[in-house]
Amino acid sequence: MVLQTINIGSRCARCGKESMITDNVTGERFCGGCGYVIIERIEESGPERTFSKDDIDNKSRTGSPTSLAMHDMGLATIIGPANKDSTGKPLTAAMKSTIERLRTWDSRSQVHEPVDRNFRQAFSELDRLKGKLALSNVVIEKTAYIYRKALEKGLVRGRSIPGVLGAALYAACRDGGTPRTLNDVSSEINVKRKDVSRCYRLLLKELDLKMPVVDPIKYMARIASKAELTEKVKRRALTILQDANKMEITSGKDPMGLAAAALYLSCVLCGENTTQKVIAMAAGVTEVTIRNRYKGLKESLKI
DNA sequence: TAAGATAAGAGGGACAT
DNA sequence: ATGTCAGTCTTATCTTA
Repeated sequence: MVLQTINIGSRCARCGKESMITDNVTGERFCGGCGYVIIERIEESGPERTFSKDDIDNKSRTGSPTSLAMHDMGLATIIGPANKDSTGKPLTAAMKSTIERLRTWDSRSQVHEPVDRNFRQAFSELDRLKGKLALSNVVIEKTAYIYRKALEKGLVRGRSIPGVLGAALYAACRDGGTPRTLNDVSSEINVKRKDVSRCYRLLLKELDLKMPVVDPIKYMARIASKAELTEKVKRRALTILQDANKMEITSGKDPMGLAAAALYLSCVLCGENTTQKVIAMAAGVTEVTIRNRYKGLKESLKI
């Protein structure tokens, strides 16, 4: 799934935050702060806006879908976002405004109300998490996107909101290469890791998301700074990980464990006196895991 | 005290039934 | 849909240097 957002930062009509997001697939606009969904595409810009030709032509402002041919995975709103008729011709101005009124009604109809409430709850929690986990806006927006899709598919029903939200957040982190573990997320929202994990897998399956495997190197800096390791050790560990990657002994292993073991091995090679325990604590894995990976690395790399 | 070894148990993926 | 199996990680405990 393509998570492409543009025109971030315009003001939400409901909560006032500058966090409107455009979904390039469906062309919908919604608020990353409170979840408010807007289907209009011109009026939303605020009362001070004038309708010059530039504004209408400027695709980056109106959030025109980049690919109308892209299938929507059954998630499109009842009234589609493209201002074109069935033959692909643009609608007349009169028709356009009519359709847009209908879309507005569509988004306000009763069907959306519980969804709406769910959103507010989820997004206020998300706002709290943002600060706690030091997350970027991009990650938050992706989370909002994923969560909204999950909600539309009815995946939240029967599951806890924080659980699914946490899963969406974790997915967003994975997707954006932000090194946050399932443990980080689950401990912050007070949901068992197991549950978040289950929701996460569900999201991957149901929303057809493709997540890259986290590069252990991403975790290295974090562990190294927590355990106060030297620059030299870090560099050495980096080459170890790269070599390990080439030998294909990294698949299926916990990236965090691998990164921790590489750092430990590097410490030993560099003659630094760092215990397994310190690194294990910093990495959030057990000493045993480090030992196992450490052994594997040593054998495979003939050190 | 740090590191290594061993064992039991949980959770999930692959695969067959 | 359900059960089994191999592999991974965690926790706990004991031994070794």
